[in-house]
Amino acid sequence: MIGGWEDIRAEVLRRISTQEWPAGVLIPTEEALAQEFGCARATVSRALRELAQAGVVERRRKAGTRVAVLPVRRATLEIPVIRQEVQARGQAHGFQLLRAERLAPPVPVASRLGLAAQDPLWYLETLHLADGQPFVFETRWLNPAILPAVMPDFTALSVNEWLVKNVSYASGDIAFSAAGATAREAEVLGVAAGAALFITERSTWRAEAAITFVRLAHAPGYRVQTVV
Amino acid sequence: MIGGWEDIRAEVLRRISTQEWPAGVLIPTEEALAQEFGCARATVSRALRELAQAGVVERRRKAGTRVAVLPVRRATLEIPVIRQEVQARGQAHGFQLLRAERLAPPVPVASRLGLAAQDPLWYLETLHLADGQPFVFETRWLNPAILPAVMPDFTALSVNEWLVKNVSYASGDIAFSAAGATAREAEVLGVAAGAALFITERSTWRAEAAITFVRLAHAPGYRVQTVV
DNA sequence: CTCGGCATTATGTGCAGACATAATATCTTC
DNA sequence: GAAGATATTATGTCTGCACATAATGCCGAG
Repeated sequence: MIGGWEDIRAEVLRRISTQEWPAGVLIPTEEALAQEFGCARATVSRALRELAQAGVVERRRKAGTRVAVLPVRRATLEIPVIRQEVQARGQAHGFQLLRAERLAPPVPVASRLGLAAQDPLWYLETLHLADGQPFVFETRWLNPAILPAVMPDFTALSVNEWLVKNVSYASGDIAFSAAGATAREAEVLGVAAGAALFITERSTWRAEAAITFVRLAHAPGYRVQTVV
Repeated sequence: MIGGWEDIRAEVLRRISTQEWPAGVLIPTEEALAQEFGCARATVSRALRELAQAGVVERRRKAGTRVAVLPVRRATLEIPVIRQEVQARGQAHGFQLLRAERLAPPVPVASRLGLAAQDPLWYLETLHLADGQPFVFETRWLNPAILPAVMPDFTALSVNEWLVKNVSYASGDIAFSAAGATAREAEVLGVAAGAALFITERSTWRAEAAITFVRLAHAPGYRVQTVV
């Protein structure tokens, strides 16, 4: 059967991709489309809202809906927990806590978390393994204020997973980049110094309070992939 | 004022992040929540649908809504056109078409596009500049079947932009990785061979027909960033 | 006890109507 | 003609109702 909001979304997308409605032009109002398709305005609204979320059209009150001039495609990436990512490849996950100490953070880290550089934070180095091979080297700065009185045993449960279980659904930002392996990264991952590594950096807050900053140096060959 | 779907979403998120509703448990039905918040079921439904899209809860008919056990965060990346990306930094965009010829694609490219390796494709090399400095080196394989009889003038309009204007809103996939600069990439970008480069690879289809495969080698320092 | 069909139930979608909101367009005044 | 007040209008949201859909879990036949 036809007429659902998904069909309407598909039809509108078709008219846009065939240039029937070229980039930049106003498309008919919800009411006009509802009449054309013989459905309620809410149904058209739902379809157009989804297209707006995908970046295909831009909507503004009173101004109407227009085809996006610059098709800024939005891709959604899934950011899984490392253990899960390893297991999804059919490999066994393991990890070693290489270092855990209190240190004053370097200035870039402190500023990114919005903390004074003198405040000592927990500094943790963890190496994650896939089938015993180095998979990703995690260096993490952790705000001690968010930890309970007794420090959890991070040799048994990875910091990552402790965090998602205990301070989950915080907000933050992620950045991806490439960098040559530092001496330490080369040593731990077993690659040559300067080898191209995929780097994920993530900082996390909860209600204005900084929680953690983590840098993941992935072993060579790592890719992050998604469909558009 | 309170009571909108965004407030309900926030309240549900609060109950989840404070473990009032721990991971894995069923939360009350839409109807129950609607009664509690004194609103219509559709309003609760809207809030929960958004949370499901964000990966915070999982919903199944009849089974109900439960807090996601493994918080697979979803981050949305914006994939702009290169010119726009350069201009957003306040820099001037320019580009040079370095090569344009018909070649049989190497096997990995052909297989990724689902074409026979013998079919010659267009092979295009473009260097994008930001304020005259190398910004990204684009190597592209283009299916000639989708081009018009007369080849567009890609020295005036970048291939990228010709594509988004003419075969926009196709589907495809994107992958990010890191790799050492090849000899050619090092030469064109003006970096040392083996320098760590951020690589974006993208293949595009339209209705089962392969359109293009493009590899972007970004100049050092490039980051892709988003909020969660 | 096991297997298969059926009733139950929470979500998914749709409709018609209403009011809120924001931005544009128009009108008024100087 | 320019600046500010006002009317208009398309989208944003909500309500209350209805039916569709897909699992679940119960129940009965074997």
